Amino acid sequence: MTASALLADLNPRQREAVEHTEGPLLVLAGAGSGKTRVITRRIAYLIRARQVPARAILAMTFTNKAAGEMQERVAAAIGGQAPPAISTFHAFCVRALRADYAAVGGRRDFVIYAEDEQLALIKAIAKQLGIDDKQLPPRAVLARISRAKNEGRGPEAMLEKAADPRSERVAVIYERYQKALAQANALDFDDLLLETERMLRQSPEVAERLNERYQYVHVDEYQDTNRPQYQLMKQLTAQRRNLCVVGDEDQSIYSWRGADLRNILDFERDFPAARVVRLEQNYRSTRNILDAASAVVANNVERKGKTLWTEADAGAAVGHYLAPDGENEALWVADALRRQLAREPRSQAAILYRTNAQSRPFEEALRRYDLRYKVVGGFSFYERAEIKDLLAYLKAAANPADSVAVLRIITTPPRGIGRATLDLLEREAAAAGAPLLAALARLLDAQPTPLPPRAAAALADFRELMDELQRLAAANARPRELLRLVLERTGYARLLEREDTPEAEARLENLGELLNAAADSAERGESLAEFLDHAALVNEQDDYDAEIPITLMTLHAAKGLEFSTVFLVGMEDGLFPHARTLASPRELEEERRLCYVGMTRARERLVLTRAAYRRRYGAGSLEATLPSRFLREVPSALIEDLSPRAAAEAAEAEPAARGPRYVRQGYSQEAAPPAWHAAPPPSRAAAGLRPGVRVRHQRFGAGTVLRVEEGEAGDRKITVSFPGYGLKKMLERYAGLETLGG
DNA sequence: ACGTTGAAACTTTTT
DNA sequence: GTTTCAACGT
Repeated sequence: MTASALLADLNPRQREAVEHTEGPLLVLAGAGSGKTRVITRRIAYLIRARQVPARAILAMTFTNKAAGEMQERVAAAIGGQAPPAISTFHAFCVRALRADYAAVGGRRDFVIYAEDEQLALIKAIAKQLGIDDKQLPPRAVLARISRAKNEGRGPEAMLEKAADPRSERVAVIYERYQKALAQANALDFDDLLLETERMLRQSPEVAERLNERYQYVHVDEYQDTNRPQYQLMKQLTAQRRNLCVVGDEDQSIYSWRGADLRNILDFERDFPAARVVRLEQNYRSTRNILDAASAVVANNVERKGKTLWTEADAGAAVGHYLAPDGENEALWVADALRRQLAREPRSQAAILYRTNAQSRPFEEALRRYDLRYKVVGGFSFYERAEIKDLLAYLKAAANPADSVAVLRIITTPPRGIGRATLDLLEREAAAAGAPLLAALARLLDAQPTPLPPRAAAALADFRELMDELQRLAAANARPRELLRLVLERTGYARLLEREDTPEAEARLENLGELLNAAADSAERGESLAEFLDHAALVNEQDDYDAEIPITLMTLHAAKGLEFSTVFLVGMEDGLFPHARTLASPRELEEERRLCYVGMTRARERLVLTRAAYRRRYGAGSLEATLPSRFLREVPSALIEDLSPRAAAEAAEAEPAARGPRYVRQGYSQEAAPPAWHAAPPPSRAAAGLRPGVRVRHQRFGAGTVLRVEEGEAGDRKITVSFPGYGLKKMLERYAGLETLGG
């Protein structure tokens, strides 16, 4: 792109934001107003038109996904040049600390404790203190510690402020938690930000150097930054004040994680000469979609208020579907998607839900329709137990003080070390104020050793393995070598092989992938520490495949993305807004913003669905639901009810008006959605069921059909013999059988 | 020491 | 439907 082309297709506001390169800039960008375009163009403009070297530019994003996308778009705009540093806040902090942490007395070889390790640590501390998990759930403790940290309160301050015994206990855990982190040479996610900020505050040299290096700093999704991130940015741009932040208060959905809208409100105060640019023209959605979303978010009180407008056509009405139950909701959505993709094979659609747990029925329905889909989020590769096990070995090798890692691997796989031995070890570690591995050495070397012979032998074995791993790690061995050694010496893989179950096989495959990831990392020339950083900070599943037409994800994960069609499912009070937010007006407003985010992801079609009855936790009886209050906040003039009953009633009342409108929306009569209580369409594969046919069931595996009762396809009861499970009677339409031929 | 089993609790959202 | 955890048996 030439320098003038960089500006040619921007509107005046967008251009203003791109061209205002010197001094602070706050861009208030409504949904779909070209936020990412502005930020990427601005970076390209700095390089191409202002001759700023790429290495002098920094852009911070909130997620790896956003960072990757921005990187691509900037690279495309600047041609073959090396792209500037674009990374998440956390990744940036890790790099900064790895380089200069020593300047403020920190150790540069720290490890990162992700949520999992944080929880393990808190659990261990609570146990030591004799605190009951049930009374004080580790999750709640962690949340409070994290909040305190982000508000700049240490354990002492928390203890002082504690008004009840519960808070006091949290404060005590907090204090020990920080000590344990220090002893393990570990930083948690919050620390990464806080320590980087401290480093800049306390080391003028480092601050000066980074200020010198990063002459232009950008922050995306600014509404989601927390206080430490804000302080960090301030420090980083103290000299030149070339800070450009882009955000939208209506899309602030991370206050539960410390995101602070004051960062937007205070910006003009802290950066007095700041230029403020508002982007209010929406280029993404039809007018109906935009009006519907705006109407919902307008119900928020805590809001400056802005008016998004569009030149786009009204487009289709916002669809609404009321299903009898969750399963039917999913099947209907799948069916609608099938019709949509038949009509427009290249369209991109998303199913958005409030919680990850809601994905399952939709996955099953899509599978039944043979539709390709991708689930984003949920369990990431690096969160799987077997991966965490192996990585814990590497972490302990890289950092013997990492007691959380040692505690994880010392009994994984089982090696004859039991609770009694573990208790002894932990007591010794606590008494000596030493890491677990050091306590282990002390116990083994003591004369006479207080350990029973069998435990002593097992521990000696373990120590030898750890010694060898540490030696290799110190000699700069590649992660892959270490992993191979662990697999070989612990028999981890052999144990899985012997299990011979589908789950074990999947785990083995994951281990293979881990070895590949280690090899890739080595090819990039990364050290063991860098490999581990990557595993802690990057969600491998973040990247989603544009080739796959249907994406399933949470509303949070959808932020920043757009789709031609969006299904917002589970629109029920208690599900969305989530039950845990109903009591708090502030949290409810955040849910409403989340709804706004979800609705504004849609370009052409938005459909809101809910079920009249739903099972809680997937089991138990069907319970009646209440429609989401957000559903009621969409003006009814913008809604088209697609529920069969409503459609039938409407058609009866006004047959002439209905037809063409339906067709324009794509829900034509010849492909009507499954009726209220009608059976979901029979699975294509199961059509030819008769005795003797081989079938596959999701849970029971392959089996043979013994009997098919009279009745219509889909409605029949069939009896199948599954080796290992015996005879199963099932209703064809719920069984989800796949024929194997024969 | 360690696997099995059954009950009980459980679900926000993410770097 | 899934995960976690205590009790039990080997």
